[in-house]
Amino acid sequence: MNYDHRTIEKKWQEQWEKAGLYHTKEDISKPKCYVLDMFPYPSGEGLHVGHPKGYIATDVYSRMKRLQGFNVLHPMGFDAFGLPAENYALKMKINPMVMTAQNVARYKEQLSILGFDYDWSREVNTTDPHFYRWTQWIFLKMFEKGLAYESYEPINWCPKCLTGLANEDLDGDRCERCDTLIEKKPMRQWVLRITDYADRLLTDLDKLEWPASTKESQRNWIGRSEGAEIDFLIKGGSKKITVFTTRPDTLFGATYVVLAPEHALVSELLEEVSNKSEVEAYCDAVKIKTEIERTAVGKEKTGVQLKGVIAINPANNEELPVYVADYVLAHYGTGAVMAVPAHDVRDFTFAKKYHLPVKEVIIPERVDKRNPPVLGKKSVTRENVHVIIRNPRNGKFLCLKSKKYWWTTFPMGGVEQGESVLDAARRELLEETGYKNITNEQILGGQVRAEYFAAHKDQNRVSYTTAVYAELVDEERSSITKEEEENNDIVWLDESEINPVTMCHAEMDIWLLRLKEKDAVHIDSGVLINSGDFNGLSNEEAKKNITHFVKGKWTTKYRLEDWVFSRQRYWGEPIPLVHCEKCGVVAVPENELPVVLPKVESYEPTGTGESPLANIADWVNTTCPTCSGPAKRETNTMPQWAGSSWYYLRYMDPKNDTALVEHTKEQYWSPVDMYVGGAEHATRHLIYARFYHKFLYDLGVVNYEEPFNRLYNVGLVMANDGRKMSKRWSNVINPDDVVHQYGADTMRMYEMFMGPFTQSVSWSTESIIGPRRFLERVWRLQEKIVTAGDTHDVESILHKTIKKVGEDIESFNFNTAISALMILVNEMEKATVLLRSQYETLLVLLSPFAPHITEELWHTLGNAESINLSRWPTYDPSKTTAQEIVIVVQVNSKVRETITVPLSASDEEIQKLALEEKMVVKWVGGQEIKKIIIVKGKLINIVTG
RNA sequence: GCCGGGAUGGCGGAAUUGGUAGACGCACACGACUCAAAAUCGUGCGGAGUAAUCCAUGGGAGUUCGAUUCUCCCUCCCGGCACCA
Repeated sequence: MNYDHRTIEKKWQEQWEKAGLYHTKEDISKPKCYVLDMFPYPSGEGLHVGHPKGYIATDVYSRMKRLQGFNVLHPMGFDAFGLPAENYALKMKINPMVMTAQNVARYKEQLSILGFDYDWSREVNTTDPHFYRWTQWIFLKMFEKGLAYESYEPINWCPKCLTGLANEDLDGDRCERCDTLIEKKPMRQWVLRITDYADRLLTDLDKLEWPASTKESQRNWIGRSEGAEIDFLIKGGSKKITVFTTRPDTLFGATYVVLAPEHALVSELLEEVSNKSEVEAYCDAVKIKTEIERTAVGKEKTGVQLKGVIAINPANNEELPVYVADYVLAHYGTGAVMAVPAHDVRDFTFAKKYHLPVKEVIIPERVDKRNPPVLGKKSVTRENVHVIIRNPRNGKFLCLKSKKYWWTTFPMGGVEQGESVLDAARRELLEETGYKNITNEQILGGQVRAEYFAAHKDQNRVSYTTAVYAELVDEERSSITKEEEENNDIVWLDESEINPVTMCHAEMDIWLLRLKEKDAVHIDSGVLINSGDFNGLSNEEAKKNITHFVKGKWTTKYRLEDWVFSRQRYWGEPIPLVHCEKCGVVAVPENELPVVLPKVESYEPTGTGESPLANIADWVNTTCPTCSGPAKRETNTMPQWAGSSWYYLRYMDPKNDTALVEHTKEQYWSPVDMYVGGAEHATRHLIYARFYHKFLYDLGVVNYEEPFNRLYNVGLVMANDGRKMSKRWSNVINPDDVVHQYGADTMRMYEMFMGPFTQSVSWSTESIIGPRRFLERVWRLQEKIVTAGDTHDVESILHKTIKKVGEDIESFNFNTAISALMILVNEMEKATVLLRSQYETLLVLLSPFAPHITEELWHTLGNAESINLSRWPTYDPSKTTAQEIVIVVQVNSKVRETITVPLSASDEEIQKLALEEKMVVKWVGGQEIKKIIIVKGKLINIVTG
């Protein structure tokens, strides 16, 4: 009989369904394994072959786990509230309730033909009132705890979708759904205080077995930084500007203060400034810019001084001008910064443009590694100058090569009392080299502190050195002293020779950097100067000390902002609150949940800041739960991400009418052991869900702090042409067609074999034939079974394969697991004897990937029970290594021969055998053997002289 | 700019406490079976060379008996963040 996938697959899918094979019950006698897919958002377009890839992986994983004796929970459901469905419904003029039901039915049909082991009795749907009752319940709990609050701050508004959006819903400065430019619009909205959890969301990432890239995305999104809040008093009044800075160590270098245009103080100070209309005009102009227009890197900086307003630097009482500039963001830190142009690139650019002073307070520090300070020697502090002279005609640099010592230096020396750095440079140049005429003199940044041992003076030096760069005009020289001549040779070195190896200056790397970029701003660590009592301190120490000195507050700030949670749209969970004139905002009592989304004729968004629900009088008008007076329902709805933030808990107890999830069930199943889905959810769904979970943990609803223990991101399946599969490019491959032509088992195997699971790969209509051929060979192999014989051929490879397939599925390396199965089948075909038990082992190993064909063959062999109820084979470690091993023989690290030796062969025996080999004799060629390296079980390398 | 990940035959990809580079599959070529084709089976398949052998894992250095694997520098690709003070 031939392999006919169509009858086989249909038959077994029906039988499994009938037998209730995948019904999961709590069973404390078994270890549990909760395997979860990110549930789909059913669109009108149906599935393409890329969508099931992750589902196949979890199916393979869960089937193996079940065979290994785990009580497996592998559920499926649908996420259907929100903008995508609603926009599509509007376009097609179908009510989203009707449309969602159709789409879900279509998805289930497409999923069912792939033979997944989902327990459909636990299906959830976020738009089902029985489900969203609990989505609303969680919101009420947050409201109760003060984590949900009403705000009127300007938010992201999409003028096409006519709704406010969260920061996470943007793609740059555009609506992620419709690509429309986002506006900032002040409006009433509900916001969740996710920032209260920022720190835990960040630190608990360490516990998770997640891809590095996903964790990194979350870290970036949360964006934690530590720093100080410092008050700058405004001269002649009681007002103050509180700035946030991560660099309080640079406080003495602050030369002006900047407020964001939206900062409350700007309007407060308006009456005191002499250029009121200029300031107002600037702030108005900023308002109409988008966030991206304002914040693009490299954008020309603009700003206006608040004339007449003076801030006092609390460190040294210096009087500083105050500016309004849109390079400072209102929503980060305190919306105000102290500007330190010497140590911040942005402040530097601004200072240059508006001619503000630059004051250096941190200088780099170097210890000469080749010439380190010697313990116990006298230490002398000096101010130095290094003179870097370039000859523009040949690009060479003037250097001194010591006749007595090993070193090469630039002309250099001390700066004398009252002498300027430039004068010192000219003097040293003349004294040491005699060169007279230089031009374009330039000081290369600020000083550098260095410590070294000056052998010629037998003392340790701490030097503060400035580099002066200049170009040589001509060769005119005066004579130099005999002493100087005896000390050094004058040499001209090529640019490539001016490096930290040739030159002995410890500051060399810094000079090179500054030669390349003469305007470089020193933003790195170093030692304090010009900072009063703090001079000489390392900047890391100074951070805390200076903060303390000016009575600043050490704090932590986050890039993450609170979650804008309301949408002015129809298709979402109604927010379960009412507005009462007397009592204000009142929660709907828990026993009145759910607040059901009413069926309506028209659900077009209004654009007024109210949702379409506002127009449904008999729904909106209600009574106040507290005073029974007239009240109106909250008409904003929840965002798409509300239901998906906790749905995984509901699978544990999907029908519970009295609790979100029963305690014992939650304790048994939590956390999700394996979670699989798209990488695009790194900063939205996965942050929201972790936030919800932590909140529920604090509430005592769940017993574990993190929802998802292991996570894998499924790589995309691209079309043949390398583009994304889309109707737009008409390159979509439909899974139904593939299943019809090749069978579900072939499609499952192909998707797992295509390449590494997490990597994106192009679908190949050619390559899919490989897995199909493989299954046909497995099919034909049944004819080879004999009842007895020498099993020696297959036994070792079989045990190796058991080990490999188990380990590879566990680590999601499905492609190599399948490769191992293919190798096993190749060997079974070649072997003289194949026993039924061996063949059965192959079937069990293969069954997670190809459940239908293996079930059929399993029954053909006479087994009465499903292969799903059999046991995953165990391997005998002693059988995973062959009795004879191949040893590679190398001569001077080149492979010259291989020898086969018994596993038990000693090093001496291997060495003896190897040295007798013809090729070895040839390549050694009578040379002396210097050493012989033997790697156990792998190779021998004979090294000659 | 900062951070994370990556680059291996015609193609998808194997190979990690450093030890035969190219497993497995696709495509391709030749052969068997066939009147013929398909399917199937067998053989070959990184490059150069009749061969011995040499060269080859994005490029360049280094460590080592030995480097796809470790270190340094560079190029390109993908992802996150980005005027976040």
